[in-house]
Amino acid sequence: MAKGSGGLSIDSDPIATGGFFLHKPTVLTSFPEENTNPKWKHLAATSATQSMDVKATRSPPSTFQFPVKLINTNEHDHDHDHDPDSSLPSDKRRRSTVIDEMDFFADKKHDVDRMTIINNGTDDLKDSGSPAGLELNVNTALNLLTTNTSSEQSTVDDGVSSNMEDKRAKSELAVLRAEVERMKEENLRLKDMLTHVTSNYNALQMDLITLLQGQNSHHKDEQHDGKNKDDGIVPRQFMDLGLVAATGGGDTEDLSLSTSEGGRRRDPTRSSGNNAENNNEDGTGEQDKKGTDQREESPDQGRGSHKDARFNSTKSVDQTEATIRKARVSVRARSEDATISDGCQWRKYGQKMAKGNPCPRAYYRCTMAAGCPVRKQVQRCAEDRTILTTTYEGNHSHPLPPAATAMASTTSSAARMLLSGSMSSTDGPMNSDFLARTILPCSSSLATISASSPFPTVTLDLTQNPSPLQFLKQPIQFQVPFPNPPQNLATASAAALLPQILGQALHNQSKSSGLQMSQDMQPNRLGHQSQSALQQGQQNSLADSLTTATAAIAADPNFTAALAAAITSIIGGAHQNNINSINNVQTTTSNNNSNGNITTGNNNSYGHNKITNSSFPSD
DNA sequence: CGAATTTGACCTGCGC
DNA sequence: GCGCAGGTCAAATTCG
Repeated sequence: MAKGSGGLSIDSDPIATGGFFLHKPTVLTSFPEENTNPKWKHLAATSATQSMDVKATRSPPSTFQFPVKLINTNEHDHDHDHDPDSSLPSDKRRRSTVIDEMDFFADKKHDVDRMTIINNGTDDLKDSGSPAGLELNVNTALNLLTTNTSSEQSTVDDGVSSNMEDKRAKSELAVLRAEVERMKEENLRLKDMLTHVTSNYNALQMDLITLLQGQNSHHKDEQHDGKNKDDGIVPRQFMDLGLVAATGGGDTEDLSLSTSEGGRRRDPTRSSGNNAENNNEDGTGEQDKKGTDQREESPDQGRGSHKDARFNSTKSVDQTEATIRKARVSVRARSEDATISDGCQWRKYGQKMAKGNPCPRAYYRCTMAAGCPVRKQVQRCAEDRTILTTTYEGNHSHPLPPAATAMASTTSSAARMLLSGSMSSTDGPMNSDFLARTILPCSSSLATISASSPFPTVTLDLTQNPSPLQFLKQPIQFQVPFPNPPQNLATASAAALLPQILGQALHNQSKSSGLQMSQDMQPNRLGHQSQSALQQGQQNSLADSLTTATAAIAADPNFTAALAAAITSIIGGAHQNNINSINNVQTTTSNNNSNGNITTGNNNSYGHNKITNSSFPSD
């Protein structure tokens, strides 16, 4: 086993007990083999292998589904004689129909279905007295009575139809046509809703960025302010690894440093050293050469601006900034492996025994780019050593693979909420319950805010199986017309919304609960929110549903890592143009397993976006 | 031999 | 000032 592969280097270490939970079950069998990184190739193979083990114990749904029942072709599963895929196992046939169902925005889908159900349509019509029956049989009726193909006519028109039957059929047809029209309208409405949700989220995100930038620039001199105005908005995004990467280095990196490293009150010299390290594009080598001298000089250099800011700023702003700097996002997940999968490459630089926990704490540094300030701490839970707690800190200063942006987006959303909450709660302690509910509204147990820890920390608990997971076990459908392509694949669309909906939910709930970003938010920044408020009701309903599903996904670490990776690759392509150029990403649930692994056909230019991690043990 | 991990030493902030 | 704990460094070690 190569150490370089991030193996279980701590053989006697409780952290490194082998195995895997969160990051390995992912199977991306359709990824192009363009990845030249031997580690990732190896890991892809390992993932495929280990996913088989997971399958035996866990069976997440193979589709991410949305509770809108428009067409239920499953009613006809029993009709094997007319099922073109009748030779397939029943589950595969079901998935085949599921794909048709998910594409309920397609205009001509009936043409496919009608051929498979034409012969049993009459019986269904007879039994379809209830509205539910209408829904269930909508295709049948349409197929039976509205089609003009010779083949269908020959099948239906057997020469024994009575006038009574014709009249009844016509009546049914009228009803069903009305129902179809209604559903078309509903589809359009859902499209609009989703468009609003997405655009509103983006707008709110920009609002927050603008706000943060404004607050940040409040501590900077006029020259920097002018620069930022000229250059446009420079996002200051907490743990939003991908987004930060999207904005490039430069100012963003400085901001990230000021938030995560430079301002750490307890470790000014280290952070200053990191500043020097990160400000030098040379990476760690330069800083290593300077050694102690660098540390001695750095306090003035690294802390100067913040020191001045403290003296020149109001108390509230100071507290806010301090909170921003120290915010962390922890992810608790069951893993027998040393680390969880976040898509990044990490190098272990230290290990320490922490008080109160017999398990050592491991320190990792992102090595995907020289000078990347992002670090993480990994420690097993003392009570349950199958639980791994990973704490992220800092912003990546480089583009990330889709697998990494997944975790980044998730933690980003949590961090944003923490940020938002802390900014508005400077007069009092944070309401941890509220924030927990906000981050994962369907289950407050999934997210907690630690007010006692030295740093404000959002903990996303993926170790519990909340009730919403039951939600995914139901054979319901999901398709969302994502405003940005690709949007045709249900799972991809749903998955792509995971971080966004999470973020949207954060904002929605924060607003509805009176948790405002800042009292001095400028009116023009609220423009999007005012507009969005008009659609709040609709959006909330949809957002709630999606957020529930999001939480359910997040509750299953196996599924989360796999799905979120594919997901965020789409988001990255849609919203983070300068991160990855992702085209024609196709993410579908695997038809060959039921363990939640995803099969992804990916033609994008980011050929190595297999879910992997250099910290994976090579076994 | 290069890359990554290991691990003891070191630094810093905080509480007493 | 001292001790503790958290965090980091860097030489030594390991491994393919």
